[in-house]
Parts: sequence; C-alpha cells; structure tokens
Amino acid sequence: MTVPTSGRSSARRADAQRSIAAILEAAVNALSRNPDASVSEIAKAAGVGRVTLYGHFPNRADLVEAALAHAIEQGHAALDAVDLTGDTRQALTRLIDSSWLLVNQSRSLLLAAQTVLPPSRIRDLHAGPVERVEGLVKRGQDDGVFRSDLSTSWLIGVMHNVMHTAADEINAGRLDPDQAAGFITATVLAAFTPPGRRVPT
Amino acid sequence: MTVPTSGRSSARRADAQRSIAAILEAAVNALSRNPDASVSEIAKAAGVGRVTLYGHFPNRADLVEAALAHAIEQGHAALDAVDLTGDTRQALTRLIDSSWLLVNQSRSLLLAAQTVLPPSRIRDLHAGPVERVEGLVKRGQDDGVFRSDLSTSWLIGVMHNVMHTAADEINAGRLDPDQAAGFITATVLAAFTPPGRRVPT
DNA sequence: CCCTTGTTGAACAGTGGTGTACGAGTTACT
DNA sequence: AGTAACTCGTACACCACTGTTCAACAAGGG
Repeated sequence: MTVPTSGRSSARRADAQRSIAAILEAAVNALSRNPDASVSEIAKAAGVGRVTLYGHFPNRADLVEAALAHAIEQGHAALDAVDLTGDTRQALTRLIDSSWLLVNQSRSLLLAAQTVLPPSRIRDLHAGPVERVEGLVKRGQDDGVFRSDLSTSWLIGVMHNVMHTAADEINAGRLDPDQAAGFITATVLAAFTPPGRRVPT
Repeated sequence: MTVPTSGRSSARRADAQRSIAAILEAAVNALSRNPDASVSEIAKAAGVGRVTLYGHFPNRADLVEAALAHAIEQGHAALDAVDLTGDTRQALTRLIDSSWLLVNQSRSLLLAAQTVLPPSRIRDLHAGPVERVEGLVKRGQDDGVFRSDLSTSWLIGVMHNVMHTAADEINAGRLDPDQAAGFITATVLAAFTPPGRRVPT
C-alpha cells in the first residue's frame, strides 16, 4: 500500500526497490521541512535522478500521498508498542508521550498533503491511527473518566491541536521541548475531565 | 499602519484611497479562501488592474502583510466592544463568543502570511490582540481561577488552537457551527481549571 | 552471459506566476 | 482650466516548476 502497486506481474528489481525506499524517505524529510519542496529537491535528497523519480511516481501529488502514507504507516507501527490497557488516563498519557513527537514532525508533511490531496483521501490515510485513539477515548467516556458532553471526535481533535500548540510554542522559543509532553498531558487530561469533577493533579 | 506610508508628503488622492481600500478588502477575502491566491486574482476581485495594485504595493509579500494587518486591525476594533470586567470565566466566555469566528475566518490568511513573512513580523502584527487576551488570562491566574502551573503563553496558545479544532470539525462536517462556541468555551474552561479544582459546569 | 529492467542527464514544451515598462486615457485637487 | 496624480491594458522579460522524450549506459536476474 505504501508503494504504487499498479498492476505489476513480476516483482521489482532490487535496485528499484532501493530507489523507491530512498525517495520515500527523502520525500518525508524534505516535505517535513518545507511543504512546498519541489520534485527536483526531493530527487536530489534521495540521491536519485529526477527522471528516475518520475519513473516510480507519475506526478507530484502521488509522491506526496505516498510519502504521507509511508510516514503514517511508520508511526502507526511504532505506536503498536504502547500499552493501552489499564487506567485510561495513564494509558492516554503513555500514548501522548510516544506520539506527540511524531505528530509534530509530520506537521509540515500533512500541510503539503492538504494542498494537493482531497480531504477524503487524507482522512482515509489517517484511518488507522485515528481508530486507535478513538478506541481509547471512547473507553474513557464509557467509564465516566472522560467527559461525554462533547463528542468523541471533538476530544480527539482537541488532543491533536494541543500537540500543535506545543509545536508552536517550542518554535517560538517559549517552551522547553523537554517540558512539552508534560504540558500536553496536563492540558488534555484537564480538558477531558467531566464537568463537576476535579482536574487530576 | 494599514497602508504603505512610505514617505509621502501630500495626502493621497481620493480615488487612490478607494483603490487601496478595495484592494485590501479583496485581498483579505481572496487569501481567506485560498492562501495561494495570485496577485492577478486579487486585483480582479478588487475591480482594479494588476498594474494599479503594483502601484500601491511593491510586491506580493507587502500586499499579504498589509492584508493581514488590515484584518487584525478590524478584528481588534470589533473586540473593543467586549466587556472584559467582572467574573474572569464569564469574561473569557464573552471574548471567545465574539472572537472565534474572526479567528476562524482569518485562518487561511494567516497561513498565507506565514509562508511569506518572517515569524517575528507576524508576532508583531498580533501584538495588539495578544495583549488583550494576555491581560485577561493573567488576571485569572492571579485570582487562582485559572491554573498557574502552565505558562500564560501556553494557555493562550491552547485557546487559539482549540478554536482551530472547531474550524477543523466544522470543515469535516462533524460539528454544527451553532454549537462551536459552546464546545470551545467548555473545553477551554476545563483546560484552564487548576489541578484539584472542579471543572465548571 | 544475455536480456530485461532501471537509471541517467540533457533537452524541450508548457504552465503560471512575478514584477516592470510604456503610452494613452481618466480623474481629482487647486 | 490646468496639472499632477492615478488608472488601464498590453506587452515583455524572467523565473521556477512540472512532466515528457530520447539515447546512452549500468546493473540485476534467470
């Protein structure tokens, strides 16, 4: 799914696979730095000719999509290690700890994708990660630990955007990166607390 | 400050002022719809020749900057009407009610500015509005109504990004625009509640 | 070892934008 | 009424990027 699987009978040659891998990695890096990175830029960073790149990805949009899919897949795999059982608030804390850096780093890449891909496509690509968070948040709501007067998707959106707050603050030099995770969890846990209940310390 | 005041002894002619006003308004509109709007596009929307536009704004960056400044100034003026005295939480609610739509509408314009202007310039332009919010939040922190374990700038950032959450959710068709303000204030007030204290209902 | 598959740079056409120049026409201020 | 300020369209030079073609060369697989 990461790579264009357009009707190909025999497997790709080894060097082609290497090229594709290099291109994807370079694309993720370049687009994460600058959402408007050109195809030439990416090809050069991948140590590959521009023509070669076009041999694997028909146009820039497809390349960006593949890069985003690649990054998401990687992140998704990395988060499989996180233990989401037990106390819901602690589970959420663990999830934030391991995911906020990933989210932060892919911010610019996501922006690139948004300018080139239809919103539906982007939502599809995010289906996996969203599902994981959604399950956790819903469990918290069912247990009464998280508020239910706001929709699940809203809470997920808030969590996501609070991570962006951290990125902004760090970028502006107003927040020490080491403190970021703590700020995020403190804020999210408070925001998720049901009305009338005490905010966890 | 809204208009290029580059050393001009005698006042501009009336029609020039009209042109500038039309251009600024058109620029705000166009850039709010599409952050990559071209100069031609903006000129056309303003009912003005492209050359005329260049007569008033030397380049695209200056135009974008002027548009952002214009929008901010307008918003700032509109918010002067909001009563920020009395109960801090209620004051914040009032402020959110009147400002979230403005913030939402200028999202794309801000994005345009970010791709063309240095961060410092953007922060300067926002100085006015930020100051207003900062005063209110600081007061809340001093009174013990808002938490002080997180920095003031963080809380402001959170408030800002929660508004963005609303925009995202509306855009995705998952939130009724009429409910947005309520969701935002509920979330922000909870996030601002000091640890150990009850979340307001 | 040979043939297929990949890779490469250079070159080209096309697109869509920015900013400038010019000359003729129009509109406001005094 | 006259002059300076303003506007307009066209045209131009320029640039950066996209996507394609070509012909020569390199490398993997059976």
